[in-house]
Amino acid sequence: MPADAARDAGRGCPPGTTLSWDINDPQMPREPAHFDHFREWPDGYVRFIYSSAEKKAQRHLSGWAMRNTNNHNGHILKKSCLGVVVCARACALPDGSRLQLRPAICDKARLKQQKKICPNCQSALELIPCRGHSGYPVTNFWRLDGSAIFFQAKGVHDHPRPESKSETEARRSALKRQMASFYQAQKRRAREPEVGENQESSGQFNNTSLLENLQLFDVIPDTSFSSPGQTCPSFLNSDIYTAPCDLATFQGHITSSFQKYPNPSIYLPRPPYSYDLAGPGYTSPSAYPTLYKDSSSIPSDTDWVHLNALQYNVNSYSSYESSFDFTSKQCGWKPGLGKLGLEERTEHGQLQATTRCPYYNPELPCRYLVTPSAGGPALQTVITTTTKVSYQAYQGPALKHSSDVQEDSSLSSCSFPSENGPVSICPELLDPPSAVPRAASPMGRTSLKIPGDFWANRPAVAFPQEAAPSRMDGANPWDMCLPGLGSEISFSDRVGLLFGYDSEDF
DNA sequence: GGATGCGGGTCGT
DNA sequence: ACGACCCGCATCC
Ligand SMILES: [Zn+2]
Ligand SMILES: [Zn+2]
Repeated sequence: MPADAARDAGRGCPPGTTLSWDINDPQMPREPAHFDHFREWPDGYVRFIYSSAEKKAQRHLSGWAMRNTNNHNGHILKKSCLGVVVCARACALPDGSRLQLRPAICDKARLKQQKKICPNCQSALELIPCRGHSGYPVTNFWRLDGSAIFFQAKGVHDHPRPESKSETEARRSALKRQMASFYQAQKRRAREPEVGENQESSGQFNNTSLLENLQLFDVIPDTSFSSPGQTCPSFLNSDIYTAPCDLATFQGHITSSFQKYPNPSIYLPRPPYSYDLAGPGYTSPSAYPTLYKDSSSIPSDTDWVHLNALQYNVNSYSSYESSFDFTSKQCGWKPGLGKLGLEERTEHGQLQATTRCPYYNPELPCRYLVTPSAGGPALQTVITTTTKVSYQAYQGPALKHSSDVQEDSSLSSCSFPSENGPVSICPELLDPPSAVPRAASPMGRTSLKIPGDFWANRPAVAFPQEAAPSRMDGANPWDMCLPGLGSEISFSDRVGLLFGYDSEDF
């Protein structure tokens, strides 16, 4: 096939190092000239060869939520993308980012997950399926062969990146710790009710408040949740959207807690969703808080290792690898610029967004469009615009962009190509999918998207997390975020209730 | 509990 | 035959 040669040549890659093989070949390349560095967010029709010593490769890890899928081939592991879970109302988190949860891999767990509510606005959560491969989920293939692990991806994710696995795990464990300490606190309190009864408003309140938040974020079930004789029926019942004052104040706390965290998500004060269609309800990037400049908070670390999770978005940066990620350019993102760069990005955000939108999955916007009605997750405008844009047409700008952020580089270093690197951005982009009649697409959402992170580079999900698992008494990370909470001590009562009803199946 | 792998089996093309 | 996908089983953390 001249295809391979052409592709390899076209991308200026040594033949055999990239596309000279296919995961299905009966015989894989001998001893690969070199091994690729592990890519956490492979996107597009790319192939990599990892060392069989690479642990992440051994575990078939990916930033994307990939689930195992049966291909009836014991030698090749196939996985398909589950997409991303977002807030149905696409609300903007305090830091301007959008909620982008990692879909649970387990079917059952995923169903439960979808019943939960947005920790930020209490509206429903929505699972955005991946349809980046001919209308079907992007698929990844893994094959171990001698000293190498061959990886091949098919499809271009047409959705934002979910929270990375490490982020999810970190949050999970943090939550667990807090829950544990909370219970302990409860016990302790139960045992010595008189003690400190008067200081209720200080230390104890904070504890419960914090817990409440946790509940909301991770435990509060969906609308189906019904609790008999609760202290706060209105909140627990179906009307989570019209929840009265309680909820309101509640939300206030949450919000403040969000803002409390140092924001490493410096990178993107831009609206991940509703990018294309700035309709009513659209949140202008310029309106975003500008606390993103603390360049010092930029994690130099890369990935999978920071489970400390003192902050949520730490990863959003590291996750932002990506090769010829058009997105990165569009934001005026320039590695090594430090604060200036950030500022710049922030400023250009909107403008550029407008400019390039058309180049991105034109249909997506519909899904992410912020619902005008602030009342609820109600109607989601579904505009079926099919503005097809050829990849070629957009190449210019892409190629110009020299700087790129990589998952494992610091802001100042941009020594090597990131993620898919120059490798993935080539012509073959239009491989299979393009050949498939869009009309035949199983879903109506087929589209051509440039590989990269149009969606990705954004502040990741922001969940309140504890700063230190131990201090439930007195100074918790939320102390500073709970101004004037004194009057809401009543919440402590509900907390207990909430706990008992940890959703659960039916 | 949930992430992962595996593989039998169904269904549409 | 191929690919997507459902489902249960088993392991591991
Ligand atoms: Zn929301
Ligand atoms: Zn995907």
